[in-house]
Amino acid sequence: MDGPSRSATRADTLAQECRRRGLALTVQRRAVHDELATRKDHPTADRIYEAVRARLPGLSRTTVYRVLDMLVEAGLARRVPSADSVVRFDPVTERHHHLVCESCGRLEDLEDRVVPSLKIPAARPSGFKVRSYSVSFMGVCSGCRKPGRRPARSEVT
Amino acid sequence: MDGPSRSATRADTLAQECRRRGLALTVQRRAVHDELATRKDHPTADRIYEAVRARLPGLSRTTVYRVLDMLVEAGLARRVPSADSVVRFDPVTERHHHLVCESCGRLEDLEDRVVPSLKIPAARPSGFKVRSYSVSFMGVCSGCRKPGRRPARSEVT
DNA sequence: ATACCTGCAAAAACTTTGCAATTCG
DNA sequence: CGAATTGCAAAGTTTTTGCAGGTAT
Repeated sequence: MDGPSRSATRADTLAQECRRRGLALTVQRRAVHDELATRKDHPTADRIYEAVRARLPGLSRTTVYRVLDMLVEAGLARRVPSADSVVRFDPVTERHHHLVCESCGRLEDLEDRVVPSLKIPAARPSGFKVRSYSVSFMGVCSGCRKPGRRPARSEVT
Repeated sequence: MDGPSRSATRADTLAQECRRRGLALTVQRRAVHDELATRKDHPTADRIYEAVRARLPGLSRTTVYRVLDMLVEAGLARRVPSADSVVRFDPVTERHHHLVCESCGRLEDLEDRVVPSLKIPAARPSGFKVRSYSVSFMGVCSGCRKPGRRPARSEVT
């Protein structure tokens, strides 16, 4: 139930986008994109670096940063707004929302259909033109609700 | 039109909170809180440092970081989620929303009443307990819409 | 008085840049 | 082959830490 034509989708997306933009389809780009696409934890560049390096020993941190920028530019990833001083990436570019733990910073996804859809405000007085939106729900995750537990930020997935 | 009892409000808030928590009401805390409270541009720690240092020459960057943490802890400020690798602070702790320029990163406030209120989702299957929310509207600010202009991030207020 | 705060210096964490060597199309 | 891309080393930012001296209550 996951035939070749279906499982090839992710790789194809990258390949298509590269071809369309005249970009080289390198091993590094494939590996970083693949790692990001299969994760649901909104990893930082460094987490991705650690993970990919296991399979691709020569990989450099610099390349990971550059590939992530390129993926964002190509519309294959997004930077997730977070209250931390690290940039997190999200492979999901369709509209969706987030649950943000105020205690440890953990980020969970929330599908769009759980939230009643908002009308996009018309152009604002300031001249700002809205294109899309995303809702952040703040609260406390299950780990942090356990009394006495207060996971360090570094401990978070 | 801003009598003494009214203009004292802000300072009092800090004073009260300090007393209540057994914290010292220092010059530095007053200055940082005051600077943040009067700004509407969601400044970074460094911007605040620059601004406050003008009035308080001996001030150190370290102190600004520490005071900002303390203000957040005391409920007198919030960290604004942003897609950058810098933390921005917001003196407004009531519910409100943001307009985020995808081109230059500029942040504008949007009053809560402009957005239809969302029901806070009940506890999620994951165990996450939601307490509040905030909507980020993504788009393009007036400065970035001017053709040919693409303000650098560093150029942003 | 004394517990808390600040400033300094140094380090840590995160990200970007310039350039030579390598790889992709 | 030629242009684009990578890796390395080094520098740039942003934030944190330890400690000695100073300050608020």
